[in-house]
Amino acid sequence: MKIGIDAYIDRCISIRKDERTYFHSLLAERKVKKKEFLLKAGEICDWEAFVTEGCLRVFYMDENGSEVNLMFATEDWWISDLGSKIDQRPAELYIQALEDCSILIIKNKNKEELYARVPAFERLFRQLLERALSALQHRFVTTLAQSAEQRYEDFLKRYPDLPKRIAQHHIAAYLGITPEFLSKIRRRRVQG
Amino acid sequence: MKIGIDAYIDRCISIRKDERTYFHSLLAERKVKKKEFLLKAGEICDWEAFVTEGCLRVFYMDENGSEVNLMFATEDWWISDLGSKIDQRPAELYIQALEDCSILIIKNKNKEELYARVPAFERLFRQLLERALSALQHRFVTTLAQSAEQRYEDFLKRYPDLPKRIAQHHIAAYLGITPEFLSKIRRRRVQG
DNA sequence: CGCGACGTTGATTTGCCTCAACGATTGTGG
DNA sequence: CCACAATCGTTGAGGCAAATCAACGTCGCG
Repeated sequence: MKIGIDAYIDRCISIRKDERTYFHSLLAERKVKKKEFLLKAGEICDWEAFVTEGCLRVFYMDENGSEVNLMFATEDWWISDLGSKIDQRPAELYIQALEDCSILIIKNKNKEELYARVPAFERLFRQLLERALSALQHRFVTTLAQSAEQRYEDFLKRYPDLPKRIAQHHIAAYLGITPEFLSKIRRRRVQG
Repeated sequence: MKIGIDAYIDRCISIRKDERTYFHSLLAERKVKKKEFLLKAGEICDWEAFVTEGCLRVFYMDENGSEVNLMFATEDWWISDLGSKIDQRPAELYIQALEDCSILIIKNKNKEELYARVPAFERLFRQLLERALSALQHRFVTTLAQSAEQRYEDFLKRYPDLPKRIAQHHIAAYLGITPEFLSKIRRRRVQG
């Protein structure tokens, strides 16, 4: 049997049939209904998840209750709270479904075992992390250097399909601005 | 021979003596004078460097010439432009010495060979990347959620020794604010 | 010694936020 | 299937955090 995640794996590394079977045995499928939380701040996160269907958001909430969206995860994205996962301390992030989702969950313990038994996966995730870090570095410096309007333009260019799936105010929380201000940016764009 | 980087390695993985010797053979020592650039935007970055002495900054410069400091790297930090390194495209970051520095450079080709011959290093860097990504995620969301004054407090708490080594205006560029505004924050702090 | 880089201060401006109000859309229970 | 509530996007008035611009004293370095 070949499932959705295999195409993703094959793009990066090559593994034997028995290794793939073993890998599959470590994954647990799970459905997440729209608005349901996969993780809440304060919980311990002992897993990572691969999105096969749907869309989730990873966000931070400050003491006043205002939210910042760290990322949107659609098909083929991995999600977790890394800080919580690494040191087994309370999560500082929330993960919530924006649509009905299908995900594959791998527990820490199984992932460690996977690394030991099939070292190619250590390579896969090392490369994944390099790209994720590089992308976040880019986002960080441009967020500090550019205006909200420029950031919105960049967002549309980089993720042209997301606005169809995601509410406006979530995009605002991704850009680090209020929904009201995003609305005003959008008006300026169409008018001139 | 045991050099500075070994203590760092030993904290994460255990390797044999011959593996350590081999690892050393892949490193090239280099001195970087204060204000000298190790990398400029537009160049191709085909290496990573480990700081054994001194302090450098990694920064982004936008089209208007204003700078954002992505990180300060002191003893035991790794630095590179990951985006450029991964895809061999022009760097978008600058790396510049803030003090006279000693660094150890490992070229991409050698690093790939190292991963193949001593898989423990792939584990080392995978873990390093996980921590770096988690830390930057934290910094990103708190930067968007908090005021400049709160960010400055957090910076002082997390890096109490850095202000002694680094000019004020570089800290401002790290926080994403102007030197003038950091000066005003500091006045408010001491006065009340 | 003299110059340039640095930190500070003040006046003014601006990008974005807050709060409040309003239609439009969505969703939901009866 | 409808009625109503809740959520969402928009608009405007006013406010605040931080930027900009300009001026000045100090320090370190050539």
